Amino acid sequence: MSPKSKQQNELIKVGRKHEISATALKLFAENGFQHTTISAIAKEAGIAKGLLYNYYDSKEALIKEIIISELHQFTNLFDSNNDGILTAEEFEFFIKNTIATLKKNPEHWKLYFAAFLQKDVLQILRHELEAKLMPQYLILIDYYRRKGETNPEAAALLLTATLDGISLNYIHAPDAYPLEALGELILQKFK
Amino acid sequence: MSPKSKQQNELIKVGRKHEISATALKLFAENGFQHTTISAIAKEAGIAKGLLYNYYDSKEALIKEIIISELHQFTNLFDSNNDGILTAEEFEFFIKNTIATLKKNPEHWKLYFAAFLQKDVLQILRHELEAKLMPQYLILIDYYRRKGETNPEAAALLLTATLDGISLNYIHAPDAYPLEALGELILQKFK
Amino acid sequence: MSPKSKQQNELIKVGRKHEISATALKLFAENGFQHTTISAIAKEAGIAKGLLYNYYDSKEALIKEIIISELHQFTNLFDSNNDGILTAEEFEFFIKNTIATLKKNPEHWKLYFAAFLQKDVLQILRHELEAKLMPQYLILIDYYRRKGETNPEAAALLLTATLDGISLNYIHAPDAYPLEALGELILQKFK
Amino acid sequence: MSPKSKQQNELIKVGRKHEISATALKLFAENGFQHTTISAIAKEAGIAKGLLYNYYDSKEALIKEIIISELHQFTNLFDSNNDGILTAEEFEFFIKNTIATLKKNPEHWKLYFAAFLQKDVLQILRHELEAKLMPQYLILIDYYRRKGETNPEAAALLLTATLDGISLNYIHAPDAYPLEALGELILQKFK
DNA sequence: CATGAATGAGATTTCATTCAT
DNA sequence: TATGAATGAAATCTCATTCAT
Repeated sequence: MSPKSKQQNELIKVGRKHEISATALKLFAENGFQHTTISAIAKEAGIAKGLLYNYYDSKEALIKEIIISELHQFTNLFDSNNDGILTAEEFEFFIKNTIATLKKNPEHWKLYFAAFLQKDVLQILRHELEAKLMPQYLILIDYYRRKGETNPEAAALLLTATLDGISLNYIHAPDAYPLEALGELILQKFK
Repeated sequence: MSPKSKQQNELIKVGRKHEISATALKLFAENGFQHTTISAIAKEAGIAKGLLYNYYDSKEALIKEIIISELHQFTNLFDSNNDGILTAEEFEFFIKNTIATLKKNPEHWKLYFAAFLQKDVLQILRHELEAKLMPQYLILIDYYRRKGETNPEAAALLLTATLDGISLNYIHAPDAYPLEALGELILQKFK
Repeated sequence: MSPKSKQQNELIKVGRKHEISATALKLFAENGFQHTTISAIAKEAGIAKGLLYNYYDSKEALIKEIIISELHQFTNLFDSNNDGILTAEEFEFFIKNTIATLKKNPEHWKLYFAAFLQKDVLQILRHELEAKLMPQYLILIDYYRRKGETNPEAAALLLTATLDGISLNYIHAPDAYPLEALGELILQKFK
Repeated sequence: MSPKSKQQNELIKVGRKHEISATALKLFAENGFQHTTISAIAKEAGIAKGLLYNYYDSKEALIKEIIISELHQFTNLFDSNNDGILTAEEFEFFIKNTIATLKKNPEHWKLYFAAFLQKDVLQILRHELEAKLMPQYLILIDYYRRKGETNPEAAALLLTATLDGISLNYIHAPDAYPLEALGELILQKFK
């Protein structure tokens, strides 16, 4: 008799939205952005096409929201509450942790990288990303300075680039890639 | 008024084909795969749409040929005297040349990386890619083995990953990125 | 906590219905039929979409009811004492009242004219319209016959057409249009 | 062997465009804007839907271009090359000519009126329309001034409105409407 | 009576590809 | 070889209407 309560509706909406984005994410990872249609997403999510537009204004908006939300999660990985001084021990932990994270969900990382190459998406998040990553970067520079590196900035950038490159290569052929061995080697060369 | 000779026609054909791929590359880099239409490529190249199909069987084929050709240019940098043995000198030359190539046309590389993340594109290129890169990979492994590395395979992969990572980072902010300094550092750590 | 009486419910219903039609009228006038959605009407009226369908069977029905009701208001202006005989005094009153009505809400009339040009809307209203307007048309003819006009039918049609034309012109530029002066002139020429 | 010449293509294009707009015009008149779909226009014109978009950017653009082009034709009816003095004889000719024009193509006039009620379309042509109609209006005012009317501006506006109103009424029921009789009456009352 | 999430038919639009010339 | 009008399949998007609650 009576309509659904506001809380009920809110629950439904949040659930649906998450359902849609999860489905879309899955299909993007499976088939790529280009070949993932709204129809396919709706079908896979078990809803009518039209409903999707109750939650996202357009396909473009859907893709962007998903990527942005993924990148948000990504940037949160780098939130640290340490004292600003990186010890050799912490360095080792950082590297191993990065590798473990990578191993846990390669598909997500593929999306991150795809996102990095989407000009407009990146634009939106650039400031946020920089704000998140800058402290880490500064700590790394300090680490290398204390170690007596001639060009600590370059050293920090090199480590970052190496980790990016490993990630990129790993997500392409997760099964065959010797992540751990590379982790060891990084510690040898970069610690 | 005499008909063009076969050689002349061949020349025109090769030139035309290059013109098309260069135009396509430019537009892909500017607007992304998705938003670059065959019409736009033909218009920008100053030819009719139909003619494009005399040179490339499909849009897919066009994209793939461009990427392969990019890759070709890159792989040719390696092991300049082709004797299968990489000397320290050649190694240095390879690194420096890679960096110079990167600097010369970041847009090309952006395309390359974007393609790398397009599942289907990669799938078809994988064999070709492997065939191209494998010899060089083997040469690198051999290089590190001769240098006495414990895990020469990992060392080769790490170098590759680092170069990829640098490329990826560089194409995002070409102006501020200290490519040369990183090149020096690579030589220090990886030669 | 006692349930609402039948009369109360009836009052709410009538009020609600009027609220909806007023809102719809406003939005139709602002954005045109085509670009006014049921959702927008419901939102603007502060009710749920579903409730609107308790009052009107369809969007078409809503539009038609609005137009008919507009027309109703208009036709009631005519032949104020309903005796079937139009006096010169009543004629003057009719003209002045028409002009006053026009001035009061140009948007209503814009809708009315727009509707007039929508084939299907008109089709359905034609009978109803004729039934409403015919008596008044006959009264006008009678008026002109008594005045000794050679072609009283044409005279009646001409007056009708003139009033329509004035309305049409007025709603386009209400501010600059000398409605009153035209009213005077009509009385001079048509009374 | 050789492609179509530029002139040939130009001919095809102009012909097609005219074909499309004529078909659209016909269907608009038959079914109204609202109920005329791009599919229906394409089908009736015997072409693929897609082709329509080679000639018009969108349905909206198609509709507007047609209306604007119709209105252009309409404004051209009012191009006069007379001496600025309207004689009683010329007045009579003007009225009769207007009525004859109306009779020749009621469907077009219906579109004109529909156009007048499309806010944005009118906006585009307002200046042009005013420029075309103003001279006529001034000549009419002068005509009534010379005749000793107290308010010649109002008299001119009233005539204009009356003609508009007649047109509006006529296009609704062309068969039964006594156009000629009304023409005579106008001459009686307005000359 | 009241809600608004959900439907689904149908509209518009895009664009790689073909083909008559 | 070269053209670009034309195709048509498939995509995105809209919105009046329904219905479980």
